[in-house]
Amino acid sequence: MGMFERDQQVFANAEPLDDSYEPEDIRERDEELEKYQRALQPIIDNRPTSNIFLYGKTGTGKTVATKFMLSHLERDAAEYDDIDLSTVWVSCENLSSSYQVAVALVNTLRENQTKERISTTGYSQQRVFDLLYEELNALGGTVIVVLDEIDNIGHSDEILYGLPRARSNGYVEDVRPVIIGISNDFQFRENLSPKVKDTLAEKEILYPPYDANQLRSILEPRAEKAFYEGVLSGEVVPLCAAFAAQDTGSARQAIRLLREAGELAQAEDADTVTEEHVRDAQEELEKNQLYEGMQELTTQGHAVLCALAYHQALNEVPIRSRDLYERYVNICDRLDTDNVSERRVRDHLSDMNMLGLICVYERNEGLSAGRYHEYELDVPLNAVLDVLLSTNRFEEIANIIQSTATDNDLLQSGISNY
DNA sequence: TCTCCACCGGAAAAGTTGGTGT
DNA sequence: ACACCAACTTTTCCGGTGGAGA
Repeated sequence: MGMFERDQQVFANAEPLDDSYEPEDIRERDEELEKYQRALQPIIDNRPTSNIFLYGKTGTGKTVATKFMLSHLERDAAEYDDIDLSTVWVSCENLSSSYQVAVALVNTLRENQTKERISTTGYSQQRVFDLLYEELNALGGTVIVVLDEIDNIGHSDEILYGLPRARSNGYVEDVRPVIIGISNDFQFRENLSPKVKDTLAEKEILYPPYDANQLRSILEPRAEKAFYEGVLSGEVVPLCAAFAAQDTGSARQAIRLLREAGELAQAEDADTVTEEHVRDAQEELEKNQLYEGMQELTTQGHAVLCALAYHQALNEVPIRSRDLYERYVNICDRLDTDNVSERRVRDHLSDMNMLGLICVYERNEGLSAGRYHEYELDVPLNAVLDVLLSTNRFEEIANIIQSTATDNDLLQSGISNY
């Protein structure tokens, strides 16, 4: 018998379960699409067009809807000789300022030209904006600028001021920029500077989270395409929809869950995907998320986590921050690493709390001991040690911690959903 | 009800890194 | 070689907080 044998196949075509899959029709968003279409209509009519902002959490269909609308718009605009339409799409996922967005726009616009790409630092902001206006001028006509995940720029919103006013300020001629902003953060507009807030003419479209029924309706056609007939037991799709609806209301999450369930079933050579597979998939995905979160911490983050793990192994948890800091400094000394300030360690702890790796308790003992926080692992000590053991720098100390916690219960400890 | 502990966490300053242009 | 630029990280500084004990 060979080491690799073909598994029982449950997937007919896994593509519809891929993040990048673009469905040919968009479900459960009729109202939003209608609004969207009305907002874009002026482009076809050669009328002034407002900027458009879409608000909604991840996985609520904002990006998919935009891709869908723009491809229709482009196709239809081509029918009219007097419409000169182009689009630029920039994901601001890793861009934290207007400056970087401007750089990314310039580079995207230059993609198909021989001109060189520009670097992400070094120029003054005005310089980059000038380069951007230059590229826009070269394009001419209506230019739709899609800024996906625009909330990443935070308070640095100059681009939202400069771009819409490029023409009235005389930086560009014969170019009408239309901004489509996509934001995961409902508060984003509130946090804009007053100057931008009251001059940015815009249409807003809200994308609320999906409920379980909507998710089911989104999953069904994809599931039908992705799996062989009869492979999915009846409760699988509803359960994926229910889990995702309870948690985030994100279609992406529901789809990932469905795919993971399918992969688990396939791996164990099952001929049907069952409710149990979905539950296992849910657990698996959560576990992966925590594991990745731990691995992506910086060295300093690992040192702090290591200090907490040490106390967990000694069963001295929850532990207040100043004692934890002492242990952390100790570990840094031993590793011959520089240590950071107490304030900075508080930041690392708060990051880890966000990731769900640790839990924080507020204590207040009044005038005898004041207010402080206490910390404890929220994942099993074993899992933390796994990560630390695979990191060269922490291997040795992780071994020491492991031998400290001889008691098996301690290794499992950490209030766990892991 | 008032006080006061101890540190939380926001904000600003300072230091680093990796770039441009002259 | 030098001044300048922006992003990030870390340090410095310090006002604010909420409940036990007076």
